[in-house]
Amino acid sequence: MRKANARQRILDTATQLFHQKGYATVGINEIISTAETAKATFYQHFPSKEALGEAWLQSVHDRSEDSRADILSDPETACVKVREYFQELRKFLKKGSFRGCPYTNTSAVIPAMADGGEPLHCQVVDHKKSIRRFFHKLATQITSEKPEAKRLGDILFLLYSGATTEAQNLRSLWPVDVAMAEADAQCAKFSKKR
Amino acid sequence: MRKANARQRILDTATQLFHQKGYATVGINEIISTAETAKATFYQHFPSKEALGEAWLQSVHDRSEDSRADILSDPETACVKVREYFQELRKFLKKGSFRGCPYTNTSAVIPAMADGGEPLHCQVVDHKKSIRRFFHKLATQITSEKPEAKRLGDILFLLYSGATTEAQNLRSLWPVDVAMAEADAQCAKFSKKR
Amino acid sequence: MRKANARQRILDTATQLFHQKGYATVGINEIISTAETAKATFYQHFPSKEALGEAWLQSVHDRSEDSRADILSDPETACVKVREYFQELRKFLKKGSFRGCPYTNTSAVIPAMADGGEPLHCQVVDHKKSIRRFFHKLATQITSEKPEAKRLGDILFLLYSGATTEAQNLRSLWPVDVAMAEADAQCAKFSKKR
Amino acid sequence: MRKANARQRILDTATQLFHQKGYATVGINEIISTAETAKATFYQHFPSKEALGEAWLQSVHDRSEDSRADILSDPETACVKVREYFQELRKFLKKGSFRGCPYTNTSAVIPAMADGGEPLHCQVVDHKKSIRRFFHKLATQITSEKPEAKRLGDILFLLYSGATTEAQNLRSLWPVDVAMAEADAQCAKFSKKR
DNA sequence: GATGAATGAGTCTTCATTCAT
DNA sequence: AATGAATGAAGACTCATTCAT
Repeated sequence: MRKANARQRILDTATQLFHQKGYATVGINEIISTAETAKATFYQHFPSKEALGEAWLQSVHDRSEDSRADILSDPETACVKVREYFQELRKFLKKGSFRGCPYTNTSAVIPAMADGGEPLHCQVVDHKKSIRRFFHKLATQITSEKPEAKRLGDILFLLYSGATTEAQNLRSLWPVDVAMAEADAQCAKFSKKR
Repeated sequence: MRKANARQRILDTATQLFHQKGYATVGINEIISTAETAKATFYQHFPSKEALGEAWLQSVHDRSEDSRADILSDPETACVKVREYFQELRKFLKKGSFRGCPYTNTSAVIPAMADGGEPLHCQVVDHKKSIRRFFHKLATQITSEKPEAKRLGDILFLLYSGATTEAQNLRSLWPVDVAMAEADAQCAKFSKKR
Repeated sequence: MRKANARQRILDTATQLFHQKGYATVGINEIISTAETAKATFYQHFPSKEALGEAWLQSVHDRSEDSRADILSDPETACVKVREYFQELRKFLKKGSFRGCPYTNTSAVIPAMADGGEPLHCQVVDHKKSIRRFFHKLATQITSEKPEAKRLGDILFLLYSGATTEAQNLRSLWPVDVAMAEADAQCAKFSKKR
Repeated sequence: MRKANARQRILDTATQLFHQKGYATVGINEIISTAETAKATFYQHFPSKEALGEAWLQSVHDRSEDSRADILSDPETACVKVREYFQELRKFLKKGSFRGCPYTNTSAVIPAMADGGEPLHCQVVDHKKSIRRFFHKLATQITSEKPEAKRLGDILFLLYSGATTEAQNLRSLWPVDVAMAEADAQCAKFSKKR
C-alpha cells in the first residue's frame, strides 16, 4: 500500500469521478474509498468537499491553460490552431465517454440565486473568460480589425461551447465535426478579407 | 387542511426548483414542503423522484414544442422566425435568473456509463433532436439545397446551444446577442445564394 | 372487471400472501393491488389490517377444523386417521412451497410482552388447543387409559408441530416422513397394550 | 457525548429486540435509539439491516454451539445429556418470556419463493443441521446400530423443535416437559436394546 | 501525516389509516 | 357498496463533517 501522496491520489480520484458523474452526484465516501484513503486524511488535505471541488476545477483549468499555451506557441497559422483546438475537444470527448465541459457541468448544479459569491461559480466564469480570450487572441491573428476580431472570437467560442454541450447531450461527435467545419469556414472568410 | 390539485402543485413546484437548482440538488423534502403536500401524497402521484423528473422534462418539452409550433405557423420569413426564437431564449434567461437548458443541466448529472437506458437521458436526446429538427425546417425554408440546409440548421442549433450554455455560465446575455447576430448573418448569407 | 365480492377477493388474496410471506411482511397496498380493490373499499370491509389478519386466521381455522372433522368421521381406525393427518400436512407443504403453520408464523411476529390481550395471539392459542384436542380424541380411541391417552395425544401433537416447523426451516419433507413414521410407531405401541 | 463500543451495543440491543419482537418487526430506528447510537454509526458497523440480522444469527449460533459442546464434553451418559439440553431450553424460554427459536421465528418472515439464496435462510438451515447433528451424535452414543441412531436422533430433534414452537405459541412450558419426558423414554428404550 | 469511530441532518420510499364524494 | 386523493409516522439508508488517538 503506497500511502504517500494521499492528497494527490484524492485529487486524481476526484478529477475522474467528478468529471464522469458530476460534482453533486459524487460523495466523499466514494472518493475516499476509491482513493483508498481514510476519511480524516481527506479532511486533513481539504477543509471541505467544496474545497476539493475548487482544487479540482483549478487543476483542470491549469492543464487546459497549458494546452492552449502550447497551441498558441505553435508555428502554425491561426486557422490551423483553431482546428487543432477542436481536434483536442474531439479526443477529449472520445476518451471521456462524451462527458463535456467540467465547468458547465458544475455550473448546472450551482443555484443561480446566489449573487456571484460562490467560489465554484467564480472559477466557472474565470475559466470561460480565459477560453474566450484564447479565441480572441487567435481571431486577432486572423483579422486585424478589432471589432471583427472580437466578433470572430465570440462566434468560435460559442460554436466550441455548443459543440461540447451537445456532444455530451447526444453522446455523439457530429456537433464537434459540424462546429469545426464552420469554425474553419469562418476563419477562412475573415482571412480572405484581410 | 386538505388540499386539492396536489399533483399539479407538486409538478409546478418541481418545475421551478429543478430549473433553478438542478434535478440532483433538489430533494423531495424541499419539493413537498414548498408545495405544501405530505410526502405520501407525493408518492401517490409519482412513483419515484425520477418519475417526477420525467414528468417535469416532458412538460417542459411540451411547452417548448408548442412555442416552436407557434413560431413555425407565424406569417413571417424563416429568417425572422430564427430571430424570434433567439429572442424567446433571451426572455427565458432573463426571467429565470440565467438558468439555461433544463435538459443540458439534467444531462450534467446523469453519469455517462449507463448504456443509454435511463429514461431521463432518452428525454434529453429526444428534446435536442426536436430542436435540431426545428432549425432544419427553418433552414429548408431559407435554402432549398438540401446539404446546405442541413448545414445551416446544424450551425443555428449549435449557436443556440452555445449561447444558452454560456449565458448560464457567465450569467450574462451577451452570448445570446452574439449568437443571434451570427444566426441572422448566416440566414442572410444562405438567403442571398438562393 | 368483476367488482362484486370485494371482501372475498381481499380475504382470498390475503390468505395467499400472508401465508407465503408472513403477516408482518405483507402490506395492505400489496393486498389491495393484488386483489384489484380500492383502498377505501378495503377499509369498508375490514376496520384494520389486524382485523383482516383475524379474519384470515379464522378462515384458516375453519377450514382446518372441517378437515379434522372429516378425518374424525372417517370409518377408519384411529391409527390410520393419524397417518392421514400427517399425509395432509405433507400435501399442504408441497403445495405451499414449504410454508408451514400460519399460526406459528404469525406468532413469530407478535411480541411476547403483551399480556395475552392481542386477538391474534388468542387465535393462535385457540387453534393450537383445537389441534391438541384432535390428537387427544384420536389417542383416546387408541388407548382407553386416560393418562396414557393424554400423553400419546401430546406426543403426536409435538411431533406434528416439530415436523411442520422444520419442514419450513429446511424446506424439505423429511421431517414429516420421520414424524409420521414415529407417530405410527407410537400408535402401534399404545394399540398393542390395549 | 461520544460513546465507545457502539458495534457491540448495537449487536446486544438487536439480539434482545430481534428475539423478543422478531427480525421484521424491529426497525433500525428502534435499535439505534435503544442502543443510544446515531444512525450513521450503525451503518458504519453494519452495511445493512440484513447484515445485522446475519451477525445476530451468527452470534446466537456461536453461543448455542458452545452450549452443545459443553454438554457433549460432560462426563454423563448420553441420556442425561439429552435431558440437560431440554432443561436448558426450559430455562431459555422462561428467561425470554416464551420466545422460542430465533431461527424459526426469522424463517417465518422470509418468503419461500427465493431460491435458497438469501443469507438469512442459509443460516437457518445451517443452524438446524447443526442441532440435528448434535442429536445424532448423542443417539450414536445410546445405540450403536446406525439406522436406529439416525432415527432416534431425528425424533429427538423433532420433539425438541415441536416443544420450542408450541411453548412459544401457547406461552406455556408443558410442551417442553412432555417432550423431555418422551425424549427420556426414547433414550431409555434404545438403551435397553443395546 | 494518518486514522477509525461517531454524528445530526438529510436522502428516497412505504407504512396503515382517513377523508370527501 | 365503492372510490381516488390526502396524510403523519416510520421504513432503510447516505450525506458531509468532526472527534480522540
